Amino acid sequence: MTQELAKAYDFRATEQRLYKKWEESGYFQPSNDPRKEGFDPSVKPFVIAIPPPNVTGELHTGHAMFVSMEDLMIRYHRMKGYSALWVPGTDHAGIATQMLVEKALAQEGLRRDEMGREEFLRRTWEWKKKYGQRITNQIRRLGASCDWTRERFTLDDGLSKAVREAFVRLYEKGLIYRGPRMINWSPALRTAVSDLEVEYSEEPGFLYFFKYMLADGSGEFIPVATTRPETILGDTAVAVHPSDERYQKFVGKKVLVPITNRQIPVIADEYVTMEFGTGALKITPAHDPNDYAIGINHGLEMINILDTTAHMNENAAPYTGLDRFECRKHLWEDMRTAGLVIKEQPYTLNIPRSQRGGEIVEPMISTQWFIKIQPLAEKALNAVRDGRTKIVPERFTKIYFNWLENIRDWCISRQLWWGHRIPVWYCESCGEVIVSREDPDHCPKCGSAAIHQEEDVLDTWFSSGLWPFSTLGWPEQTPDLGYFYPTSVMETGADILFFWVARMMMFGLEFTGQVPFHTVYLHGLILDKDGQKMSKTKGNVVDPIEVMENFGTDALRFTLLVGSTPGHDTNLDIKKVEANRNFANKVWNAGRFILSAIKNAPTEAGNEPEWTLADSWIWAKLKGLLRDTDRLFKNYQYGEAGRQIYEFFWSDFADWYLEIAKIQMNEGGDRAYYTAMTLVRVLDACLRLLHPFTPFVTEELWGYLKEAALEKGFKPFMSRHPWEDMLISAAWPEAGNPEGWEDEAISGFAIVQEMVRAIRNLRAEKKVKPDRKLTALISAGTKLDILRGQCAMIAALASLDKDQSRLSRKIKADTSAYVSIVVSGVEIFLDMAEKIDSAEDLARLEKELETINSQIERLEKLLASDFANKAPAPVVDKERVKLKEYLETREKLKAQLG
RNA sequence: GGGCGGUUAGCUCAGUUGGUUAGAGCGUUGCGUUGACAUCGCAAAGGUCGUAGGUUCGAGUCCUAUACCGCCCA
Repeated sequence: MTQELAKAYDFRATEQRLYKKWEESGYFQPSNDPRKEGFDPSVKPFVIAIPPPNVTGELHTGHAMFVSMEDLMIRYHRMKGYSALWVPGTDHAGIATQMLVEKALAQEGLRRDEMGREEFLRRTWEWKKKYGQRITNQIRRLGASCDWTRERFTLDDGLSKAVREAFVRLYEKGLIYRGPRMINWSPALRTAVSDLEVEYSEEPGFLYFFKYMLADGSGEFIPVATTRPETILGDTAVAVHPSDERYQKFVGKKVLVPITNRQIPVIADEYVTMEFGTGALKITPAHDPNDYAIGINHGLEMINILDTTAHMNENAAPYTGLDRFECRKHLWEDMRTAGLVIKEQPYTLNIPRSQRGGEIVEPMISTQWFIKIQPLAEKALNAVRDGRTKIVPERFTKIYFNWLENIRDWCISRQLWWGHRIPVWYCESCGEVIVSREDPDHCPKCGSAAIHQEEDVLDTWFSSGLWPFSTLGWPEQTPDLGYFYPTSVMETGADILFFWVARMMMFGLEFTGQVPFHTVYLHGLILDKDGQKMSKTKGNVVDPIEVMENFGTDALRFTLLVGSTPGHDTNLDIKKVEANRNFANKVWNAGRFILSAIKNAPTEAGNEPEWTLADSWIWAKLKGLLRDTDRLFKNYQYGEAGRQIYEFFWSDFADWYLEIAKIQMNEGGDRAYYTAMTLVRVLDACLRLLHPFTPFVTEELWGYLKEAALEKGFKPFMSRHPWEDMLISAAWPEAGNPEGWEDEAISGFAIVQEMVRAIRNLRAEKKVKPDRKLTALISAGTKLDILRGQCAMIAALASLDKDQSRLSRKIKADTSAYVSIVVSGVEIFLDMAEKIDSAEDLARLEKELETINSQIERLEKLLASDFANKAPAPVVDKERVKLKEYLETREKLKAQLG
């Protein structure tokens, strides 16, 4: 029994129900599963590891983008017959989560230092348990067909084991070391951060000029400029260019550090730019990366003047305890008093800020853990160079190379508590450093039980780097790992190419010997409708949940998928979402009509089918669409594929074929039967094509379609196959080869369309009431054979009086009282009282003739040129046919005018 | 300083082996509502494809230069 469908597609009543059904029926699990009986290793898998969102995060448009895109890929390949697996999971996001929990604790008046590591971690896990499902539920809401039975979390036992194994292996290979190096320090978070986590912003500031007095009491000085006066306290040299005549005489002498009067040397180094500032550079090796390099070269002392919160330490006496910016003010004033200040000059600074908190990051020397990255980077480079992994769009390949070729050692330790604690123990008795897969309880060297573990945890990206294989069970050789690894596509944002993709490549190759994925597909940022980055301060953030609530998930997905091209940023305009909600509704209503057509169709046909021009046309167009979308899908041109499907569905199928189907259904009998059959098969194919884009409306409608079709014995698009259980697992429609009749059907129908449009156009121009049927006399000329069977259709589509109208090769009746149009070489004479102003009609026809003439002129010129000799024959023929058509039309126009 | 992307209709954008007077959505204008859909239909207006050269029978598409906007790296 078919129930009455709602007049508009009701996504609210549909989405959650279908999602639940898909998941409960096991469709999200791979069709060929090494964990289950009957596993066939010869079936090709298609695997995506989800870019794990922050476990405590909330859905934003970036998530919506990658979920839509990956779900599209997964659903497409599932329908293509691959054993599709999308591994979901979340990331512990060390810094972000720790900040969040600390903030929440602060509300209770608690501080993590006071509660201690263990208690803090307990509270953080509690937090994770409470909010950890939020993001995954939001991802479900987007229709994500992930295999939730395989969901992972970067801090779960298996992945922690993987992290530990990876660390130990790298350490044993000598690729991990610990030592004091210049790193970026976040004073707010009190941890080291990697180079990638620092952003530079141009901000107004000052260049401060002051005197470095010679220590010999001569009263001479070297003028020096700095942007950061407080670092003067950590200066251990003044450097000048060796060939700078102004300062050569000072090289080798000593100068006095202002206020503290510490003596430091004047050195010569070619690094100094003579033209910048005063040409003399103060050197603070412990607080500037460039000065650090000079300090190493010259063996300078390194004086750290800051504590972990960027307050001045005891080395900065008498400013100890002051905040760095307070110190700057005080010191500068004291220097002014001491007569050491020359001037201040406005200057634009390049300020390093933490990507997280936004506070100014301090370059500092700190003892941290590093990965010697060169050997890993080499492997990652080679894998892309030799094509084992392909990056889409290709231009990112160069960016990837450039980064890896200039890579610096990766600081992997973080002074946080939430994360994978570094598996290193120190023996308090003999100083042995123990790196172990299992927690040790004594020193293996001296046997002492007085050992303690490293306090630091690992950078979150360390565990993310293992994600494509750790989620499949590595380091265990699990059946999943054996079958599903390497994964197929890594789909993610172009902005984390370095952070994540490059690191997965390095780790994948290092630990598994294989690339982690054969393709990297990068999408751009999601911006607001004006192309601005979304931000809370600007107030232009689009909340995907809200969008889904208002317009449905399919509308949001379709907007993101169709509105984007690989690697390019996408502007998300809510008006587009609205338009796509309308599309979902259009599909729904076309479906409603087709369901009623099926119901009204005869139960069986009496004879073999006699296809109409319209039947052949829509079928030919569909086959063309299938071929095009197939090509586009293979080239990752999903957006373009979606646009073409949209275009076909709305402009060809709904606007034309459905209207014609109404006429053909009214004929009854076999005509109605075969029309219904065509409707079923074209709709079926469209729903299959659309399913990866808009899974909900297509699944829902397809269920009704299948039910109705089965009642009448109609087969699906690929008639040899039976109807599948659900659309999600249905076969992808294949185009098949052209059979030779297609082009003719398309060009023939194009004439009909042009005629109908011309008549409608004229009616609109003449303001003929829509319900008034006009009589048309049509001289079809050479098109008679094509048009012979199409009269009823043209009449219906153009509101003609079917009984009075006539079609022949050449109309013999007197047409002088008719309004005429010529299109595609076909003359149409319309009987309308509006022909009161024959001058107006004459003008219209003359204008028409004029354009035709210019076309003919253009084509004749073209065909007389080298074009005819050098262009490929089919291209030339196409133009010849056009010319012939125009000539025909011109003859008729001339006859009418003359 | 180096690299990348963009510049196409009023707005936001498509246009991937170069094929011959450029497409969509939104917006605008006119007409239209008794059965698929007003979340709609029909019709229309609207573009020298940033600029200047070049290659080619043919350039929005390829090459060179240049302007402006944006991003990445240093």
